[in-house]
Amino acid sequence: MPLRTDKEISLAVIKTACSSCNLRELCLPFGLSEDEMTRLDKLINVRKRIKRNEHLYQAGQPFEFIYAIRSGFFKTDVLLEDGRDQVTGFQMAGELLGLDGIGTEAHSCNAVALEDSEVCYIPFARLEKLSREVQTLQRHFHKVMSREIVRDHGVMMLLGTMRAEERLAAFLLNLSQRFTARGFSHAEFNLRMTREEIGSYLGLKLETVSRAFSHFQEAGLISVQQKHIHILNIPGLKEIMNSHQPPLSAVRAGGA
Amino acid sequence: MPLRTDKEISLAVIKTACSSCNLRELCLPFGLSEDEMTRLDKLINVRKRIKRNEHLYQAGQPFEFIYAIRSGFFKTDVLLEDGRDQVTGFQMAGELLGLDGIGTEAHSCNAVALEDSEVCYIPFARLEKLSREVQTLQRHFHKVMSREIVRDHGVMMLLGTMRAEERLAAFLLNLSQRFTARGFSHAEFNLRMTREEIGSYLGLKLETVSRAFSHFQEAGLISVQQKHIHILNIPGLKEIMNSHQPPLSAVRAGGA
DNA sequence: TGGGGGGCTTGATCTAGGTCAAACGCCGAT
DNA sequence: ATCGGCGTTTGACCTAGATCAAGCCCCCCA
Repeated sequence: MPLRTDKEISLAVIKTACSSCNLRELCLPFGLSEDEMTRLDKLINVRKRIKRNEHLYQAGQPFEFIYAIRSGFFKTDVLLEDGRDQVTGFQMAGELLGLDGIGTEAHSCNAVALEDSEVCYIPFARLEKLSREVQTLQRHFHKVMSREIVRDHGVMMLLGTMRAEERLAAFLLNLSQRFTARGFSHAEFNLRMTREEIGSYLGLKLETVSRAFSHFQEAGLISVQQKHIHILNIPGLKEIMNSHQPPLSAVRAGGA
Repeated sequence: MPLRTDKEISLAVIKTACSSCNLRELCLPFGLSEDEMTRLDKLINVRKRIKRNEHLYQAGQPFEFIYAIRSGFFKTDVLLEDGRDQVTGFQMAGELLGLDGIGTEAHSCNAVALEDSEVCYIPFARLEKLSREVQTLQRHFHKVMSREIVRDHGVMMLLGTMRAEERLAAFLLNLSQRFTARGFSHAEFNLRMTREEIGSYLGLKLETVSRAFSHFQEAGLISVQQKHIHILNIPGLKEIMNSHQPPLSAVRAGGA
């Protein structure tokens, strides 16, 4: 190793190391020993900054890496030829991107940064190799994939059975919970996405999202100032989320 | 090869063996060598018949196996406390069930047989062990999980952006394609599920499903006789599926 | 062989959310 | 500091699909 001039580089390496990353308990290294983590570190040679609105990958591109978000915020979406598109998820620090590409060896959706972000590139072939050698890593990786499936089932439930305000309440609670897990305020945060992107994710139009926000605010459940959200009443939101509103007629009939 | 007296036993073994299963090209053994397949066979000691309406597993049960469908037809669904439920998928021969359980080590949905079925029990811990030793198996298993994620994104797209008839067309085309892959007629088949189950999967009420079937029949795209479906015009269904109907006003305006 | 019941179809009506339109406000670029 | 434009809010109206209701069909079982 050369001298001096590499100070920068070794700092960069340390900075990249999983073992010193404050997301290690959320991210891929979860549950690994020091030694195992070092081996994982060795796979990850590339870390990049992705600017707001830049693509991390696009549908159709050959799959080679999965990506761990070190900082920032992404959305993934699927585009149909006819112009329809569906946001399939929002991802934040410590979460993995790119799992959709394994099956066909090409990405099946687009990943776009919603704010300036930083991403670790994990060469998938090498990750597979290491996870053949490190059982805890293998197990954890399988869990991550499985949880992604379960998460998607949750979204299907949301899209298939919930009303507009239930969906938005579920969305806010989910964000809040994920921010909390990262040590941020559970009650106050800035949305990184537009009303239209929220709507696409929730199967609603942006106007409906906006109206639901306004309604929550009138009800004192949250306060909204453009992208700034302050959650005032979590139990109230939970109630809305679970309020399987039966047809109104049932309420009318039951009212006697 | 043993002789005579083993004939019975080896027949039984052969019957269970992945290597002689006509689904091996669809199922987990895909791409394995003879030798590797034999090692996979050894994991799978249990094969059970599941009667129509019986549960293969239920949400909350501890996760231990993943299941390969040898024959038959299943649905998976998620139930909310408030009574809402969402069918998250229909599974047929050669497909795997139970991947939802890996993440939390407990199943997160229910799997119910929609007809008398036969299922191979694959102990997950042993599958992980083997896939640490057999790269092709590891790779294939990851692909299966990834494809499940991509499939779920497709359903999210369907639920989030498609109209009722587009959804049903997509559903029929998907079934047709999967039956074809299994050597059955792509044009004619019996639905194993009720209109209500289809509706739950597609985020529609059973009446809407029924009306859409009737409409497709009037349009000469299919013929329906209760559960018996005959697809008469696949391109026509594809057109409906992709017909991103813009608001009618746009059509009116464009008409000049 | 006839009765019962679940599943399906069809019609009439209602409504949540989509669509269209207008105006506002915030923010970044000049 | 001002301008322009995107993102958002809000209102008025419309429609796809839900809801409610009735009757039918088919299959299973006695």
